[in-house]
Amino acid sequence: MSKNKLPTIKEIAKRLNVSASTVSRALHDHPSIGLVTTMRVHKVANELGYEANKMAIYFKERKTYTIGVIIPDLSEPFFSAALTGVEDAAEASNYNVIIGQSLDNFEREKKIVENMKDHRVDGVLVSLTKETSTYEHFDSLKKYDIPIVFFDRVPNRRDINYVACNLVSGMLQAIIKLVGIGHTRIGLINGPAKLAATQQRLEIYFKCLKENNLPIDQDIIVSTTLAKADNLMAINKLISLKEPPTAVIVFNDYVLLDCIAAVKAAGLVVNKDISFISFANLPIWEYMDSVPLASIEQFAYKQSSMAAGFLFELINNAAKPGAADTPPLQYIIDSEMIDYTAAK
Amino acid sequence: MSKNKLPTIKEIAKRLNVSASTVSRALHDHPSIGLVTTMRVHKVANELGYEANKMAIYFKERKTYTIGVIIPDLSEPFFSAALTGVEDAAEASNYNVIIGQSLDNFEREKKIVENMKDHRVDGVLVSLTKETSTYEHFDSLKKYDIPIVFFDRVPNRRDINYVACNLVSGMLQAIIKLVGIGHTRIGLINGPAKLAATQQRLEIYFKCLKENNLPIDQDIIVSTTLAKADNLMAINKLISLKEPPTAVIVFNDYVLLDCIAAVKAAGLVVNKDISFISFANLPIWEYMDSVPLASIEQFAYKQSSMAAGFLFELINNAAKPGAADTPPLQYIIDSEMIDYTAAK
DNA sequence: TCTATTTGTGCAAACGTTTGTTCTATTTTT
DNA sequence: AAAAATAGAACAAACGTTTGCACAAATAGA
Repeated sequence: MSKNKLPTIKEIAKRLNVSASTVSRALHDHPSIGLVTTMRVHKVANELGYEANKMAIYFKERKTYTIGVIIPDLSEPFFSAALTGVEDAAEASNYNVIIGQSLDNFEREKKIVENMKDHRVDGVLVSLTKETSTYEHFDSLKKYDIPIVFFDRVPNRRDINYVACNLVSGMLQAIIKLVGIGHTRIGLINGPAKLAATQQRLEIYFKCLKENNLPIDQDIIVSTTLAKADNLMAINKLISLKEPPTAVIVFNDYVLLDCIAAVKAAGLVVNKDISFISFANLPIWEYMDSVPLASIEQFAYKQSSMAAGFLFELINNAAKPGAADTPPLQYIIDSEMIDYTAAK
Repeated sequence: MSKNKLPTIKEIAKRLNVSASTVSRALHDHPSIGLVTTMRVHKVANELGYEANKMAIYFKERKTYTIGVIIPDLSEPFFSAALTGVEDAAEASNYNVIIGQSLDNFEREKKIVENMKDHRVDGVLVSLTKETSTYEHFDSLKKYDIPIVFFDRVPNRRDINYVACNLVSGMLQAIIKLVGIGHTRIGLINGPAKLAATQQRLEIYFKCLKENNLPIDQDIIVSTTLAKADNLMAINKLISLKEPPTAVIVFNDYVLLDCIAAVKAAGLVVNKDISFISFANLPIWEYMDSVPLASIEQFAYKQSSMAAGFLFELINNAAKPGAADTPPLQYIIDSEMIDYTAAK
């Protein structure tokens, strides 16, 4: 049926006995084409149901109007929200989004980067793998002048474009709140060492304790690889101390879910025997019985849509000749403590 | 820096004083090119870091090696799992995935379809909006011979390719379980009328009750638009009956979350005063205190990856001339009851 | 009436690659 | 030694669109 060839400019040109260039200009209402010709072209184009072959145009323009997004794992609400942020931003700019999940695996990240390069995307947004500590695999994008903007999980370098979240503000609010209700022994369950976020959380934890004149005790600082067994080990280590912390800052809500389970299993009551504050703000806390006192919101949607904005800026500036070596685009969003006790 | 043009076949040809066609064939180790020439071409290609411009090839081949996925909402684990299924299948076939979220909005779905057509994707996977009841907007894909495979939320028509889930098996297991532990008054909270799944669930509910010799009572069959307020209204209507159901089949886990909250607010105890069985199998039940007795798993990943398999089959068959009008590809996966009481 | 301008259109090249056909040497066959 | 076969490489067209330039005809100005 529709196996016959699709209408092209050439086809229209042939039917009207004009040249392809005339048809092209007529379709764009170029002033140098006569009114009658323009109208006849439009008429035939409509009859044939002509639609420009974007692939041909993109190829000629050396653009794909597609950006790539590389994120660890869509099953985490943080990243699915982030992807939605990207998609909304892209839609507003008439861009498409191709997506690659690294599943927190460095080799996969590498492969996805290559693939995106092959597909000549116009730009790439990346939130790194928890394993990623070298960045050479992004160089092949540079070669094709494909701009990169990182978000949330960003490389530990200065010369990159990124949007990240400064956790100081949220953490400070959290500790002030804890201190306000009488906590003085506040533990930390931190994440995998390679992740920049881990280092950052540790620094902020120290900083905020200091600002509140609390002592630092290495015994109540533990870490996890984020694997379930490890999460359980971490929390159990804390609650089995002779003097356990009365409150714990937890790396993220997923770790916290396991912590809460462990605490319950140990016969303790959340928010009575031990309180938690976590990072991420999972949407399901609303439906849970045991919840953290507060969560430190990192604004996935905002981060990713801002990052996408940066990316489009870079893509559009690349077209202009002047802006060769502008300074990198960088923005740090302040986190915010979301209080769950107030809401309840 | 890398502003200079990228190496092309022409560039290599110029340097070696051979023709572009020779270079192209040499790069593919075509037998009709002499050994020395082939080697010299490879050498220069390596030096220049030549990589074929896939866009040019795709354009020539009239293929994009990209498929589109249209789903309602990534923030639902069901659909993010489905997307992962598609991505995995696509990766195995060296395809890319571009994604569009309809947000359960018909107009958005329409717009995304147009966009995918413009980008000349090689095929489209769709899980419909809850508002979608007409399907003309997919016709423009037909025109470009872009195959479509629906999954999970599929149109109510015979002549389409789809993978869906037959809920009978799961529902039957569920009702047998409920009857087994003494329930005889089993209610239903159903979904939006337009959704095929709603109609299906109702039929299956009737069928399974009948098979277990239970009476049908319209009073304990209610429905919701899936909005939170509506969910609450539905469950409250049931529990305020003079003779409330002792067990309720709920449209999906999200509705159930609200139901559980309402039940608790009313002072009732889940799995004692009232029990639930739901559809979807949210990953977080593991961490919740009040859970359904069981969930009817609909295998998002399996559905979507099978659908993707169908799609690739269609894409590849379209290339061959013989297979013009083959029957549609259809598969129905059996659902399965996941028992949470056994696990706990 | 003749040159100068405007108006409308066609030509050709370009984007990068692939591929059917043609061409020229060289080698093989008789 | 002449004819035939083969190897190796070039030519050209194609995919669909855009755009600088050239060209013709019609109109304006002098």
